[in-house]
Amino acid sequence: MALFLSTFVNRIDRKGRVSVPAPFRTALATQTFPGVVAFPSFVVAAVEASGIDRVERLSASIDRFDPFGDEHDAFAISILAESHQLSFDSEGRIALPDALREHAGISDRAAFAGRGATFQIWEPEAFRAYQEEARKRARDGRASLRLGEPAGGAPTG
Amino acid sequence: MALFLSTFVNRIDRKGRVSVPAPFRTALATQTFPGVVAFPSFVVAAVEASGIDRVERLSASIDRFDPFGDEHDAFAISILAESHQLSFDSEGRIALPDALREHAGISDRAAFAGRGATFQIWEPEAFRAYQEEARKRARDGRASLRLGEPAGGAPTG
DNA sequence: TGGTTTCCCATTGACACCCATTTTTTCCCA
DNA sequence: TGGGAAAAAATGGGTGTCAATGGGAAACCA
Repeated sequence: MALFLSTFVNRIDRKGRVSVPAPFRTALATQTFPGVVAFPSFVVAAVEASGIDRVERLSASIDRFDPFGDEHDAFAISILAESHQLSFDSEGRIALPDALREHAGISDRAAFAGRGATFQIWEPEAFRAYQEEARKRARDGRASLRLGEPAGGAPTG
Repeated sequence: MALFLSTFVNRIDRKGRVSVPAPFRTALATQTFPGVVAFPSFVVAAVEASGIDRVERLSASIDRFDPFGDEHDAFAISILAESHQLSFDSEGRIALPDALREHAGISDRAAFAGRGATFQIWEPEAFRAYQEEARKRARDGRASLRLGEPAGGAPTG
């Protein structure tokens, strides 16, 4: 499976277009839809993105389970209705809709942050702050994990 | 599989016509009936819509399951009897019948909200409120949803 | 025959496509 | 190992096309 790794910051032009990093485009090359699917994260001020295959699996699992119940209604509305299909132009750019830009506070630069099977799009400064915070939490979490395991070896990560 | 994704708000003219969003028309292009099938949701103040193929499958599955039982009756009345076949005009518009507009409280603008295999038609403000509520529920219950494939994991949103 | 629906055409604005330029990376060789 | 050519990626902008919208006229129905 193709992975989204590393972080790239690209410029947004006055038409709202931004280049998807070339390594990410390569990772998306096998998808049935030439572009990305993006929706506002409902946890952080960022845009969640992936190829369309992942969204198809999500849709299928909602549909299969309970097509008319409300068990998965929240997800259907929050993900499918808020997803945007952003197709590549001939240069590998996408146009970020206003709704997504506003949610992430993005103006003229966008940070593409790899998360393995998916990636996120951030306002660069906000991402820096978030990353620093995550690093702190990871450090604290590791310390407490060590304390909780006096006899065993410490995690190698 | 063609998916209904994203939300589009279109204007209803004084003849009662409204454009079906072009991406939705594309998703419907393979259907045997050039238009949409719509019925009032029995859960929310919105119109449920899809291509006719899905209604045919629904009808077949009801028929197979319990052709003369009460449950069959409830579904048949709620869905099949209240369904409208709305065909496209040459510009890709449909006319929303009064019964459907009243059920959804729609006057001069309609929000088409993608739900994967189906979509809904809402009064835009009502949809906004509903969406906000769904977002909260999704945020709280995000761990309960899994993709169809074990390797996929939960959405990271 | 009044009211409604269907077909056709015009207008507007957004966006997809195309091409040019700049910047970055890669690679080769002195 | 530094410089520079070549390739790739990113960026900027013009323009043709298509989607959305509105309205007139013909066709249809009650």
